[in-house]
Amino acid sequence: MTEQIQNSTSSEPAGYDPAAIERKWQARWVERGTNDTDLAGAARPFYALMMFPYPSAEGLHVGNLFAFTGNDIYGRFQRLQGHTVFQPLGYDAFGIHSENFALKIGTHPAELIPRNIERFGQQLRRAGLMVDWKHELSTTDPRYYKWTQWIFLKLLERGLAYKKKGAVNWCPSCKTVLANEQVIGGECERCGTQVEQRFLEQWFCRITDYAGRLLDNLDWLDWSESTKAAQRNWIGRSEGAEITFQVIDRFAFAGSATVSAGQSGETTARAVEVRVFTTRPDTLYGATYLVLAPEHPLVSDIVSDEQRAEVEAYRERSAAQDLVSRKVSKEKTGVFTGAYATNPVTGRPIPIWVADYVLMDYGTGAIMAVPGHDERDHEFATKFELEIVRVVAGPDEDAHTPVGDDAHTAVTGARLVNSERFDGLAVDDAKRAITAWLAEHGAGKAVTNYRLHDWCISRQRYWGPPIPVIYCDDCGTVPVPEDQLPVELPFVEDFKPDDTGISPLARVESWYRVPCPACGKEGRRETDVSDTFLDSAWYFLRYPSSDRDDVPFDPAITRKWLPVTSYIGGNEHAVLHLMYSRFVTMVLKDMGYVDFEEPFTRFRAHGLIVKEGAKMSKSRGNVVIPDQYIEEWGADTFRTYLMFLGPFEEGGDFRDAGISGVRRFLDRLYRAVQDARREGAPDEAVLRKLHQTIRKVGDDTGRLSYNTAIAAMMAYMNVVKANDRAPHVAEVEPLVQLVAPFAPHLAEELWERLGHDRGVFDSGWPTWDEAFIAEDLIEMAVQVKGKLRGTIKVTKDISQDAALAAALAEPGIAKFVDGEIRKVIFVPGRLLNLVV
RNA sequence: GCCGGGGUGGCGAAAUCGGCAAACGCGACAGACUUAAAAUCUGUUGUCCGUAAGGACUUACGGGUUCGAUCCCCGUCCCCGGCACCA
Repeated sequence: MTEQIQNSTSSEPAGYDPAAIERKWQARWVERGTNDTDLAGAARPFYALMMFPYPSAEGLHVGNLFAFTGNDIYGRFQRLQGHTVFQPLGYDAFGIHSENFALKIGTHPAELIPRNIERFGQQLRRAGLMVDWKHELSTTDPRYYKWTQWIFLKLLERGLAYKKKGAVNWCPSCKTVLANEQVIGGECERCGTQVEQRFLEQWFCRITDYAGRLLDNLDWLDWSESTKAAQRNWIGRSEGAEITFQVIDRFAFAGSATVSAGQSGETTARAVEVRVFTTRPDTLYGATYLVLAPEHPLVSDIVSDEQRAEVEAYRERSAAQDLVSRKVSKEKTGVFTGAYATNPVTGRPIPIWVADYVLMDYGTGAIMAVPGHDERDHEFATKFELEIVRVVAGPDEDAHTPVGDDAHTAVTGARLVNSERFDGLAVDDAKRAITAWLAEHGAGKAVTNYRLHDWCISRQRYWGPPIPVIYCDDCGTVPVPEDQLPVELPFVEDFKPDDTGISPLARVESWYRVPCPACGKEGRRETDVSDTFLDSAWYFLRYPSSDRDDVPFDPAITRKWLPVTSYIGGNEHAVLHLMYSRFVTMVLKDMGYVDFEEPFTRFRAHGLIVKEGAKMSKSRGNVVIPDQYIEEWGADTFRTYLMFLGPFEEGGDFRDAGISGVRRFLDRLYRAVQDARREGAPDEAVLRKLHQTIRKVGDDTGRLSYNTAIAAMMAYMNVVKANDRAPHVAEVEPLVQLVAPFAPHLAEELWERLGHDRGVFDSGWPTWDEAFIAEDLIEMAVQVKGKLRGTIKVTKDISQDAALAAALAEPGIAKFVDGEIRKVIFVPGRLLNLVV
């Protein structure tokens, strides 16, 4: 039976066999070195970078392949345009994700990761990516992380890495601290467990020093708007003022600080100040109380004896609460400290409260409350019956009415009231005027605050680069000398993290006991490893220099190839990898190691692929594994389908049913080239369509509009096919070049069959001729009162009068023109609109 | 609540500058080829009314500007993503 079928098909002419063609060309690309880049000699370098994957045990996900294919098409297109394109790929193989999976299946990551990388490599090669594998890298390679550690040392040298004890995010499941960026809605980015707060000593990077630059540069970066918006939100700049309130002293805390002489009685003037941050200094006259965060160190200094017990109880309660329930909006709580401060402009005493709606880790950890004009303060003041004063009024509002049930937060058109000499000023002017007044009187200054926090980079885990520091009783914290890098991660059989907040490496005495590099006395290695995002914050610098062991990146090569020409990746890294990379690059620039401060001048976020309208997830069981589709349809069809199912930057809906249309297109292309004739002349009309198609495919591919580029090629194929005669070579040959970025194997095969020795990717992009594109006769739309009533076939450059005459000659159009034509709108070559 | 992106046929989608809405593909229907099926090829396919010719309506909803609006403006609703007691 099987034989019969084989016999009957073998008598037919051989059809398009993707498996054979793809095998052939993947082998030939390796033989010919087609994808190797001449980095030193390139005349027009083009660095087409895609975010590298972490090699998960599940293998390559269709989402990875969607992103990589989009990048690959762009790279191949740029190559056809005459650039020397460098498209490297590597593996982000350190980190909690890899380690957690290793723990789950009980395999050591040192064994698991190479296996996964092997499998990824096979899958990626099978997908036909134009990757220069000579520059493959893995962050777990000591040759790589030697330089990750070097970067840490540079940060340390520059004072941008520091150790501090503070409140940090602790994931009880991953048993490590996390950066703020890795906490999504109070949950661990990796495992979804609710994050706890712990007080631990950790390594941080001073990314906040770069907040302004990170934010300002976004204005000129050519990035997807969504990515820039996410970074702006995350950095969160607020312009405002810091205002100092003097605490009114009482005997309650006399003796705990400097007491100025000469004062009599029980009150002494003491310099206890509360600094607050506000974006609304204009409302200072309406500040009727102050609030300190429960953790604020000043609380215990100022609290009165009568209130001390109550305040301490409140502070303990709030400390016991986890981050999430505290941050979730709920009923306001707080206690009075018994202390008062002076409002610097009114001179009036105002009470100082402690409440957990004020956060210690933003601004100064203290606020001036303006219940008339801030919703939270209003809610709090209403509950605790604190004074509410109106100091801003809109054009139609009575300055003397009580503020009412809600705070008045509107600022447009609003002017100050009840603010003495500042009355009548518009809000913006008042901000400036009051800030200036405060500065003059030493009670405040203009301040810019950022939401961004320093980047916590230490991890109490095993699978990462050890932080290259040695502690010595005499010398303190000593950096590992550069010539002793890398500090290799030792093989540890039991790498399980535990609850202690101490890294697994701290259990390996033979590893951490080392002499101090400074004095030679016994020292102890840092046993935390660094965040995986430090690995990925510089990998783009390493790729072009991955063959060098003496430097992290070669200066000449780096000057030639960086910044990255085009970067494509997912928006899930908008505030993680993309921001850390920018930070590290800025530091390297400031230290003179590179001559640019933005690593990716052009970044495009690709969309997400869903499966039949639903998000893909393991729990739903609807994850598309590329292998089976590539097996069934071929890599070229699969690539092209992925790009056809929706706009690349928006993603799309993966449906099995849609693939056949793309395959049909490639089948037709294959047959058309098989059947193409050399004799005779090409068809004029087909050539005209061809030139239009060349232009459109080039334009669309250049702006990542792959779905419409493919549609244009399909439409052209339909025109070729509609011709009764076999197509002429001149009609299909350029189409092979157009389709090459999308279906590279098929294009190579057809290109070879058309008699070319050199590969299609070195053939250049076909050119189009304006003269061919211009159609002599066009269909001009004719509207009557803006409604389409017909079309007229006219010459492209027809005059208004001639077009009008032609239109009125059509009975179908003329019947709508019953009265006098009042006006004629004429768009040459496009449209005629008659207004009656 | 603030910021960003969206909402168009049965489905995925297109319309790059305010100028013929629905390109391209899937699906569906009909036909050719076939003993039959698959594959392939051809045609039809936004909705409603109409036998037809033809007509009316249609880009989430309500207004506006314009000769003309999927596109610009105002208001409302919904979906996706980011931020969020951030002062």
